[in-house]
This record gives sequence, structure tokens and C-alpha cells, in this order.
Amino acid sequence: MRDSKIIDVARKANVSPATVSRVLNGSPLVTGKTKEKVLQVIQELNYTPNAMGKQLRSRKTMTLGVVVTDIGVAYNAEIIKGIENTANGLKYKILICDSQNEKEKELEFLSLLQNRTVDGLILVTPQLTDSEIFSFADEDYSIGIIGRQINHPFIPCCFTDNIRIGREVVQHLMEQGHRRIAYISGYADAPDSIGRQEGYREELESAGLTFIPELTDIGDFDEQGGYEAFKRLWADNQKFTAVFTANDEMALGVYKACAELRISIPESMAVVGVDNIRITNYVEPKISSVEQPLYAMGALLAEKLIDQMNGSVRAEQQLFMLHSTIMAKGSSVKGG
Amino acid sequence: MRDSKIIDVARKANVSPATVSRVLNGSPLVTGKTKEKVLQVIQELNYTPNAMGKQLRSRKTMTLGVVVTDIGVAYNAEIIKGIENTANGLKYKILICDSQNEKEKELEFLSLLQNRTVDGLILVTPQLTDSEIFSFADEDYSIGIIGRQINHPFIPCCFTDNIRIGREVVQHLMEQGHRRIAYISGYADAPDSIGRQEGYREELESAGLTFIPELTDIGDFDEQGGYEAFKRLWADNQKFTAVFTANDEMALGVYKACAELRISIPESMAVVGVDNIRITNYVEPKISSVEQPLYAMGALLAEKLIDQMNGSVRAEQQLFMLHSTIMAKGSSVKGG
DNA sequence: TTGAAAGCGCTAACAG
DNA sequence: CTGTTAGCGCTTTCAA
Repeated sequence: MRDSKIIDVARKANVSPATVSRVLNGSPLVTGKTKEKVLQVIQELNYTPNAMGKQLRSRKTMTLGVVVTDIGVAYNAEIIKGIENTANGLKYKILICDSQNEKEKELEFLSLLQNRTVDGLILVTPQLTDSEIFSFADEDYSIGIIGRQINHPFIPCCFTDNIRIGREVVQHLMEQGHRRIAYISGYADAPDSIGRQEGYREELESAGLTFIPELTDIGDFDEQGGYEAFKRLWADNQKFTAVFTANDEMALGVYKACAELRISIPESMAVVGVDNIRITNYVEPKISSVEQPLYAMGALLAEKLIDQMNGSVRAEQQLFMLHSTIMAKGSSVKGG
Repeated sequence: MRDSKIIDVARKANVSPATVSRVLNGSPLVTGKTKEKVLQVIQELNYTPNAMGKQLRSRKTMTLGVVVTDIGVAYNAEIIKGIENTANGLKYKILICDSQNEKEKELEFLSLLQNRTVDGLILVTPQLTDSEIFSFADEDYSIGIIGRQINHPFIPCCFTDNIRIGREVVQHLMEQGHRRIAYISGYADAPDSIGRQEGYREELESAGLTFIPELTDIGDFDEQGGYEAFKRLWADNQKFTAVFTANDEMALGVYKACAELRISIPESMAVVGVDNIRITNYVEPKISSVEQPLYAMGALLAEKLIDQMNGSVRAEQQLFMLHSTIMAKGSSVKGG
């Protein structure tokens, strides 16, 4: 069954296509009577406006591209939800790209901006470097980033205050009586690793303690990496009573290492991670962690990007730094 | 900077737009020399074909819509990955809808098929009833379903063999010496609940045991529901030594209930769930579960739907029933 | 092998 | 308030 088009409706209702279009788009300049007639014919013909015709003519797809490194990670899924809900509320749809951490796939997806398949693009902690992203940033292309701060006048960013995360975790551990606190970072060059370590250091020093490089190691953000990093730290025989891992996956690795080494948590070793993933509440003891406002980050950035796309101000770059919340649980509170 | 269009390229290369289009689409009828010239101009002008123009003219968006009830659930994320990868390989893009279990949102998204925003739509265990879906099924609309079998000539379906899941779980539990096995279903009317219970019953009976209705309860597929169902079963004082929950969330609820009731797993109570979610390997003891080929389901259905969309056979309905694998772990194997 | 011309279905100027 | 008309950028007959 061939779809009917605007001209069919127009003819049957004895009006022009323009009038039908006006009715469809809620123009106030149509008489009640005409409008009713048109609406009725639309019903009779079961007419639906063709999106491609509309998009071509209006030069808008009402679609936002979203590039994520892995849709299966709860962190990303929550951000996507925030984006999606906000976008949908503003009549935008979401085109997803799970890049599987491949730069090439991310780059490929960016071309959807050029060919106007999407009106704007949100990158969630992409693999792409700043300069690769810059090469696409243009007066005419709307790009936003979540989970990383980059310095470009047209690119709004939304990220957490990593320094503050580091400070609060250390502060919490010090309140529990710890003085020698280890830090396991993710990838060495990841902003999240660096920022959290910076906060860790600042807080230690502002408490009059010294930052000891030997108490830090690198764990690549995954369970295995955390496991290995902890074992290295432990073997190094630096005494420490608490470890702060830059994410929860690595904290799980620490749990595994402690089990093998017969170190009891939290009695002999306090552990705090970041992200507050679900599993932290199912292991014994529950893992203290820092909860980031992921949904809010997605929602906020989507809103701001859409705003910007729709011509509002672009006077200065929009940077949004959100705060996280520490959730103290059994892994860092004795008798908790 | 205004994008250049096909006519700009044509003029600069001294050819017609038709020729440029031919080059762009790899038509074999273009001279090598002409082709080179055109390609060169395309480079110079940094020309990218406008997707909307192309889509309108060719009546194809190369986009697949995907409706999921919750993108944050690992089950769904894995299916989406299968769909996305396959679709991308065939040059299709993915438009996502997280319906949050709201029928209304699912229905709204279905309209993207009507207005030709997407070429086809995949529903992943939707809330919509069969008849609601049927009202959209049409020679002209391509819809596929994952996780549920529905009976319609144009709608390919991909789902797991739930009866077999039930039989294999019961068989495994019987091998471990259990004779009185309880079953906690999800929503009473969910095909997954029914199929798994059917398999449970069949296997019991084929082993010469009787199906005891008092040993079954309903847990709504979530942790709390599993917790409550187990407590009801236990309070009912029917003796049983094993419980099969229709998914892992409910198994987690059973763990909670057993902890409170001081029933030790697996010594006094064996537990088996379905889905093999990540948490099953982080609780103590690990939860035995049934792993479904989720990625494969997504990939398979995407492929078949795209095939069907591209005019291949539509002789008979395509039904794909995949098999799952039981993963026996500590919760059902003593000393495991 | 290439070009001319006619739309795909819609919206927006401009007239009336 | 409504109609006429001219495209949005592209592909695809049909002719040459």
C-alpha cells in the first residue's frame, strides 16, 4: 500500500499543500474550519508526513548521534539514559554508536555530522584525542563531550570534579584513622586517573602528610589490573592500611588479591573505589565508592548542546563540572 | 562555511551531476579518467554527499530502530551489541529507544516506521502485546522481535528454547541428588516464566516425579520478588532442597532470604538462575545459571531482518530458536 | 560513456 | 487566512 502524501491530503480537502503543512505544524494562521477539514482527511487517508521530505526541506534531522566506548558498561548506559530522555523530551532521537574503543569507528561516526545524518553529536569518554576531535569542530558542527574536559570554544563539556573525588576519599580514609594510603590509578594518562591522584595528593599534603610515589601504582581500570597493582604494592613492602582505586573494577581486583593474601577487609585494609557500580553492594564487605551523577551529566549536556544547536548563545564555551558523592560502606568502615 | 553540493562538484569537474553521482556510488559506467577528475574535485571541495537528499531520493534511510525496555540491563545491552555490529557491517545505523517499560513510548517509536525515519524496527522483549504489534505489521513495514515468539508471517522472531532451559536445570539439580525442587517464576504471564516452568514440569515428570504446584511461586523477575517468593515457599513448610528461579535477579533475592533464614547454600539449598549475569560470579557461592546467546540473537535477527527488507524471500515466517548453556557453579554443586 | 530533466515529499516566500 | 511556486540535494530514467 502506497503511502499518501501531502498533495493527496490537499486535494481531497480542497486546500493547498501549504495549508496542510500549516495544520501539520500547528501554524496559528489556519481557520478552525479548514483545520478541521484537513485533520479529518488526514485521518481518512491515514496520512503520516514523510520524515525524509521534511528533513531535507527543513535541513534538520532532529537526531543526535551518541558515541560510547561500550554500551554494556553501566556507567555509559546511565549516561545514555540521561541523554535519551532529555533529547526525546525535546523531540530529538538518538543514533547510537558503540565504538568498542576503536578510534576508527568513532571517526567514522563523526562523518554523520558532515553528511547531516545527525544534527549534533555527543561523545562519551571517547578514545579520540583532543586534536582529532578539534579537526571536526566547526562553526557548523555541534559536538559535545561527557566525561572529559577539552578546550574548544564550540564544544560543551560535562565532567566530574576528579580532584574533589580524590580529596574526599582521602579525607574519609583519614577520618577512619588511616595515614598510609595507597592509590591505584587507571591508565596513567587518563584525566580521571590524573585528577583523582591530584586530589589524593592535595588532601594528603594539606593534612601535613607527604605524598609517597611508592604508594601509587597503575591498574588500567579493570579488575585484573587492580589485582596486579595491589600485589605489586604489597610485595614492595611499603606499609599501608588503605587503598584508593580510581574505579570499582580495580577495587574488585584488590578484593581478589586480599583474599589470596589473607588480608581482611576492612580490618587490615580499607578499600574505596569510584563509580559505585552495582556489584559493590553484593560483595562482602560492600565496597565504599563514589557515586557520580551520570544520568544528570547526560541530561545536562544533551540539553545544552541542543540549546546551542538551536542558535542560542555561543558566546563562550560551556563547561559543566558536577560533584560526586562518597558512599561509605563496609570496606572502609570498621564494624560497618 | 556552506557545504558544497553535487552540482558544485559537477561544474568544477566539467561533468554533470549524474556523473558525479555515478562516481560516488561506484557505477562501473564511468571512464577511468572522468572518475579520477571527479574524485579529485571531491577532495578539493571536501565534498560529502548530503544524507537527506540521498535518502529522500532513494527512499532508504539505512537505519534500523531498536526498542529496548531498559538499556541499562546487561541482557539488553548485549543484544543491542549484536544488532549494532551486524547492522553496521551491512551499512545500517541504529536508532535507539529506551522505552522504560512504557507501552506508550514503544508505540510512539513505532511511528518512525510509518514516517520512514527508519527502514526497519527491532523490538527487544517489548511491553506491547502481540495484537498491538500486529496493528503495525504490514507488507510495507519491517519489524522483528527478539526474546519472544509471535505468530505473524512478516515478523521474524528470535528467542531461546525456554522449555529446554527448564529441563536442563531440573536435570542438573536431579543429578546433584535433589528430588524436591521449587520453581520461582517471573511475571506469571511472561513467556519466559511459562516456558521455563513447562520444562521444569516435563523434566520432573519424565523422571517419574510429580509436579507439585505448592512448590512454585511468582517472583516478578526482580530481587525483591525472589526474596518474597522464597520466604513464602519456606513458610509454607513444603520441604525442598533446591530452587530454580526464572532469572538471576530472583536468585539474588533467594540468597538474601537464605542469609536471613540461616539456610546455607548449597549445603541445605541449591539455587539455579537464568541469564548468567555478572553478579552471579561475585557472590559467595557463585550462582549457577543458564547463559543465553544474547549477542548471537541480536546479530542473527538483525541480519535476517535486513535480508528481508532488501526484498529477499518472504515466503514463510522466520523463527529462530536458540539454545542456552547451563553453567554449574557453587550454588548447586556441593564442594564446588 | 555521459548529460538533461524529472522528481522523491515537504516547507516557506511571496502574493493575493 | 490561503494558494502558488520554487526549491532542499540527490538519483535515475531516457536520450544522445
